[in-house]
Amino acid sequence: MSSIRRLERAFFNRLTPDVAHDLIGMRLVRLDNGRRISGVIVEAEAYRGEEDLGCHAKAGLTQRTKIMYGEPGHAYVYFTYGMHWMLNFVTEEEGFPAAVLIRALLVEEGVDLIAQRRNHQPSNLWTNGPAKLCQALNIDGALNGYDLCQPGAVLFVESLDDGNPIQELGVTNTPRVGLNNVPEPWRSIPWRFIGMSRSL
DNA sequence: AGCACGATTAACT
DNA sequence: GTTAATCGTGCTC
Repeated sequence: MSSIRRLERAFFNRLTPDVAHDLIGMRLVRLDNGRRISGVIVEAEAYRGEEDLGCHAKAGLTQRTKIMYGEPGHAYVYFTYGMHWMLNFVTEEEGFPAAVLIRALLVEEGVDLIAQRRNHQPSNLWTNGPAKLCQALNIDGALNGYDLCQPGAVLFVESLDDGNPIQELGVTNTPRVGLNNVPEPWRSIPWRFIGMSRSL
């Protein structure tokens, strides 16, 4: 019988593709007015360094990218397409810009709140995209820079106490999504990780 | 100061 | 399959 614990900063202070891979099957938890909204992470992408031309850090240290240069284990939440928020976790040692984009969840807790926030769409469309899961979990720019590893955090990731994922999933990887104007090799580098149910 | 575009989504034909 | 929505960011002038 194992118990649940929150991921510590050391988990995030590692090579970014490894962190993205290992986040598959972990549970993302949002405390919204004391209520848990959560889901198992089933898709994530790695963005790593100023050399990665798919990564925002290609622009260097700016007002927007400074969070990625900071301490690992913080949230990097950015706004795009004039309407969407995206959730990332900062990775690797402080000073090196990198993050993992959370792209999809399997909803576990807070179904009623999510249905409401997602405008009562079909449940399979609730959190199957990076902007959708931010809407579902009430995540926006107010959480940019937020420390997921602080005591009493309202946003964090859970694992089993042995460090294993909450849900064991087979993990496949592919090129990242939405980088059609990004030069090779960055457009095709297989840094998108997808969890697949073993029992089909 | 102006501009092109974006780690997307929902609603179309 | 296509496209509008909508605005912050970074780049150029």
